[in-house]
Formats: sequence, C-alpha cells, structure tokens
Amino acid sequence: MQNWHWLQGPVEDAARRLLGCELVHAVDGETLRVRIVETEAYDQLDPASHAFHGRTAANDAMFRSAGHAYVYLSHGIHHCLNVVTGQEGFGCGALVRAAEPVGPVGEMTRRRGRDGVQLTNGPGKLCQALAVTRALTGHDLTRPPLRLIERPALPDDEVVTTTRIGISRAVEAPRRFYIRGNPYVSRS
DNA sequence: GAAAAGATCTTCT
DNA sequence: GAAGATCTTTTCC
Repeated sequence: MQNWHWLQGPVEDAARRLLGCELVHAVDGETLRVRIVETEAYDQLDPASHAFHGRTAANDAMFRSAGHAYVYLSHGIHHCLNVVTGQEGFGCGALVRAAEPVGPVGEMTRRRGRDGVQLTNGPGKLCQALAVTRALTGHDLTRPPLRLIERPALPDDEVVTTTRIGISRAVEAPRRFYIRGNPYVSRS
C-alpha cells in the first residue's frame, strides 16, 4: 500500500488536495487518463453523506482506509466515484465531481457519446467517460486497473471553495472545491 | 413489505 | 426551467 499520508487529515483538506491529481483507468486495452478539477467533501458526521447513518454493506468502502474507491449508483442510472480519505473505521471521502480529459480523448468520446466539456463536467459523466462502475467499489487505488496519481498541491489562489451541489441537507457547508477558471468544472 | 427519496443527466417546452 | 428515466437504499407502517 502506497503512502496516502497526504489524504489523511480532515476530509476538506483531502478534497482540496485531490485537485490536479490524475486518475488512470486501464480498460479494454486502453489507458484512460483524466485530471481532477472539482471535488466535494463528505464524512460520517455530515447529514448529506452516505456514511451518516453508520457502516452498512452498501457503504462499507467509505469506512476503509484512505486510498480506496467508493462508487455508488445515483438515481439508478449514473455511477459516481469517491476517493476514500480517512482512517479505517471513520467513514469519509471526496466525491470526484468533474475532471478534464488527458487522453485518449477519442476513446472517452466514444464511451460518452458526447464531446467537449460535456465529456467529463459532472460526476456521472466522468464515470461514463472513464468507464468507472460499481464493480470498482472497495478497489485499492494503488493497483491496476484504476490508479490515483498524486500531483503537486495547487496554490491557494487557484482553488475556489463553495457550497455543495445537488443535496438537500447541510446545504450551507462550504465543502465543494474546484480549480478557478477551469472549463470542465460543473455548474448547475 | 411497501413507499419515497436520492452526492444525476438528458430531453423537451 | 421542468420533468422523466430507472434502481438501490432507507425508512416507516
């Protein structure tokens, strides 16, 4: 297991630290790469989190140690990827809301059926482009096929902090982070 | 056991 | 701007 010390502190710090890092997914002979540009922080003390009601079979991956993947199915249609960031037994993680494609763009466009910013500017969209599904829940992100690559932390003036999107509880918490001016950041 | 809501996206008006 | 698609998980009787 690689040293995930940089993901260990408060989940807000981990979520901000994930901006600029890359996700690499090897699938069907292709190696799909994206760079994370938007995240949201969730933990078991947060009413908006899937971990809020305690550890269950469904959310078990969120309670594992930092560096695992937690993928859930949203509205029965879309997969959404989280990077688990805490210690074993404490449920928390960062939802990867948007990323920018690194390559090969053609292969991601084929999987998405859309191109341009529509490729990866939302949590469900980026999972479709990257071919990430629930089968990867609990996966160790140091190993193939899906790996997380650490990148240097961005300077503070490039990171914007806002309230989260698409939730109905704890709506005031400033736990959404994105790279200032990046075209792939989601809006709605 | 049944019902409702959900960390979304697309299409239509 | 609003609603539909579609299914898992949670909650309430």
